[in-house]
Amino acid sequence: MKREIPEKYDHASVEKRWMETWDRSQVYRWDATKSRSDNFVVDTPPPTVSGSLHLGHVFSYTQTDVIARFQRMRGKNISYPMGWDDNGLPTERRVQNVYNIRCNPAVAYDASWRPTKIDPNSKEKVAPQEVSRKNFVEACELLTHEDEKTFEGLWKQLGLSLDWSRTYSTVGAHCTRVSQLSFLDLVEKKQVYSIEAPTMWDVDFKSAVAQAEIEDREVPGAFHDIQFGVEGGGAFTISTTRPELLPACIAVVAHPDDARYKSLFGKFAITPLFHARVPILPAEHADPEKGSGILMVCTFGDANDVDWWKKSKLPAKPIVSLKGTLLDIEFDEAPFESVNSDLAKANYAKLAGLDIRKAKKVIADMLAQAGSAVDGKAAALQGEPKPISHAVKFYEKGDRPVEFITTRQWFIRTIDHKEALIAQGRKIAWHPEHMRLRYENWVEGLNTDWCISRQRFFGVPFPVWYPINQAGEIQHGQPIFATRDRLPVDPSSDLPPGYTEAQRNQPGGFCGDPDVMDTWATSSMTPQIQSHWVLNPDQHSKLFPMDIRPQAHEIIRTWAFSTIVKAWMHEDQIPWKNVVISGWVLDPDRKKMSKSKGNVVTPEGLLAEYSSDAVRYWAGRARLGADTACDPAVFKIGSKLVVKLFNASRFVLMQLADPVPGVQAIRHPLDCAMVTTLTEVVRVATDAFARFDYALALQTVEEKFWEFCDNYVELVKARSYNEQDKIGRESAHASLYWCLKTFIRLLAPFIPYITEEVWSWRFAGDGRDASVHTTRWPEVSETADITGDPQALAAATEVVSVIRGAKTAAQKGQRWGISALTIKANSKNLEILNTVLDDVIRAGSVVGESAKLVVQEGESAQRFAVDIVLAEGEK
RNA sequence: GGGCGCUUAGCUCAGUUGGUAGAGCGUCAGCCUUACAAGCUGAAUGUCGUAGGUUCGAUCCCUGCAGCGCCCACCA
Repeated sequence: MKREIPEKYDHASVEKRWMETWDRSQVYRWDATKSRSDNFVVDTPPPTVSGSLHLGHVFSYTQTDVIARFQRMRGKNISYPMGWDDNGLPTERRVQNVYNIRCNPAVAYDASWRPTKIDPNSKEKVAPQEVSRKNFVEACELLTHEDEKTFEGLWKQLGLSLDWSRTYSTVGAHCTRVSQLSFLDLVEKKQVYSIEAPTMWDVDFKSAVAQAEIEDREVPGAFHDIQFGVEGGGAFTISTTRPELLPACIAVVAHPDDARYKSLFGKFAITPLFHARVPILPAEHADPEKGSGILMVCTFGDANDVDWWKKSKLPAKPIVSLKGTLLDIEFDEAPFESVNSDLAKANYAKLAGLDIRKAKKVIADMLAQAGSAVDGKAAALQGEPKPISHAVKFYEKGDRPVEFITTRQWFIRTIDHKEALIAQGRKIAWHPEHMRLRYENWVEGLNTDWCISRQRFFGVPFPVWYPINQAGEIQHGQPIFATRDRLPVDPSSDLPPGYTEAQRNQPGGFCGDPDVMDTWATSSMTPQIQSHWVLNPDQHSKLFPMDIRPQAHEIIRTWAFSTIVKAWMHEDQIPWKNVVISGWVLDPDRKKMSKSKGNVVTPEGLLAEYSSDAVRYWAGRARLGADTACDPAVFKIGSKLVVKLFNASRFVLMQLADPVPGVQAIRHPLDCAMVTTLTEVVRVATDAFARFDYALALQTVEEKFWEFCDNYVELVKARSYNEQDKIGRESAHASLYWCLKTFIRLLAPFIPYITEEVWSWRFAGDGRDASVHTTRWPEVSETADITGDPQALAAATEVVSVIRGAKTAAQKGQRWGISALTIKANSKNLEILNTVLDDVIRAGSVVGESAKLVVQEGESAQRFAVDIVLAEGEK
């Protein structure tokens, strides 16, 4: 296809045209018939579909695309599908707000129900409508599909070379099936188990959460010094930030070597207010330096309490409900029995049902007023609470600290496998390399197995039912697993074999597992989702293990980790050969851009203003793993490069003869020098790309391109026009053509629109060569027969530069004539210069009848000593 | 508290085996030169975070320190 060359570059219309063309021609489609060695497989990150894509997405997806485009031009068959993460809590929350609905699994499915959006500006508060799980999931799918269309539009505009025919969504049947297959496989391999145990719990979302989703936040707190009595006489003071857990106290511990408390070990303490009799015991985790050195163990204040409780065999005293309020307690019965149950009851009556935050204040007041258990006189609370700031565990999306609450959850075994998982990580190449340490750091620090169940609705259900005995008790110990051929199943609407719907939730019947899987339980399977795994073993073998996993560094502990776990457990494999880690996008104040900080720049505006190519240029300049500021100056540089490429191409192509001579016509020493120089750039860029160092490739190519425009093109211009010098002209044309063609190919991964546009003017051919994006990446061998001396180009540039400087110093234009030029240099340099002198004198405007040119041998400080006499009068 | 990364011109960043510091932007001066004024030419600008060490020689290698950022842990 040869196109007319327009005068001005209008990025908006050109980008739109190519976007549509690529869409139609399916130039980025993966060919399923090719073998593994022909494939290059990208484990594309599925972005969360809840709101909008931001500049950070544009940044990292472009970097991946640049790599994919390079590999495609190298002849690889690229498997690069898009996935949408439209499953999980963020979507659930958004759907609740947009449609004002809540999921209630007890509600029956209504096939005729359709969600309607509420007016976001309406101030009226309407109670949310309760809908069945199936209706709720339908609403989620409806809303996410709208967003996915918008996202797809942006990605296409950005020029991501994705194969849109293989898009997946994590809530879809395929991902559900793969997630459930994974679960069943791990059940079989005994790597998954369910247990009722204290687990980190978010009281607002009312769900268990995993260690990977926990973050520490520095929050204000206060030490409350509380006096406990000792049975048989005596007292001591503990320090706690959680006085509201006093009723849950099961023991008091101090360090085994702590002389202050050694004599108390074996005795019993009496708690204030509730008068529980609790043992005083030694415990290694008690730090004598901290607080008073003696502390209460509650069920459960923190992870230490959980650990110690497990070892102690003491009965737990749970007092916090799933929604974060204090439970009702019977002080007459174990495990809460009290030596003064009437008083305990009276005191607790003021606390029962309160939110834990409220309870903290109330109990502090009570302690301040109540006598200590020692003599009933001194206040149990010693002095005022002392404000401190301390780190507390939060669910990353939560607003209140997590509680340790005993619930039944599914876990995948990880802490037994630390060594193996670190070994797997070492089989993978990390880019940049030091990111592997983050992974190892995380694995080494694991302290609980991976909790994969969530008490939510919108997600992949567990393919599990439980029998209910005649007494109405759920038999968690006898789970009924779905068979693989039935997947995907939803136990809340599908039946276990041998049961009828009438038996659901009935004594003697069954119930479905009510929970859904953690979002990472699905995301950890993205390689298998793309390859179809056991569902299509042939395809799986062509795609797995994959070539690259692009991702951000903050999800190494979640996404990278969980994917490595699954690949190892399922197939004793690494999921991919390379992990490429992108950095963050920072605002000009060097803060991470994020929605919660309100400093997000929308990509749409930038693409419209600067062009997709310019924004991609900005992303392509940043090295892997490096955080990068959103800097309009860099977008402008990208725009300039695009416009320069447009103009230079237009100039070169419009003057060339048709047909253009082949590379064998390149003979002039200046042309040979340029070609040799550029061939070296090809070598450097190709090596850099092979190491995923696309930024170095771009820098090298870009630098040489500007030199090409500013120096080489100017030098060769006159000869290229000169019809008298047939051989020189042919050489110039062949060289200009090959150089331009090479620059376009080298830049194509970064700025796909302008390069495709220019390609279409003159270079496009048939088949693979129809698009620059499928044509062959430049090879060093293309110009193997040409050996130029790069010094010839350097010498010519140097002399011309001196001439330019003289004209500028004289405040004359570059066309100003020169009446005399004397160049002095040693014999070696003169020899080099003489080979290209014809181009130099024309480029320097050393022309006309009166011009005197003297080139002589001699020594001087510079390589070339140049004396210039400018012409007088009007040019 | 443990780990990792960064610190180079006013700004954003290169600097590949150690050999007298680079680019772009910005600044200043000039130029409408038949591809490009969204352009071109030229100029100025750095004790390469800090203190030591190794070396003939250190921005580069080693050690300590400081600042910034991140990851992990601590949670009485």
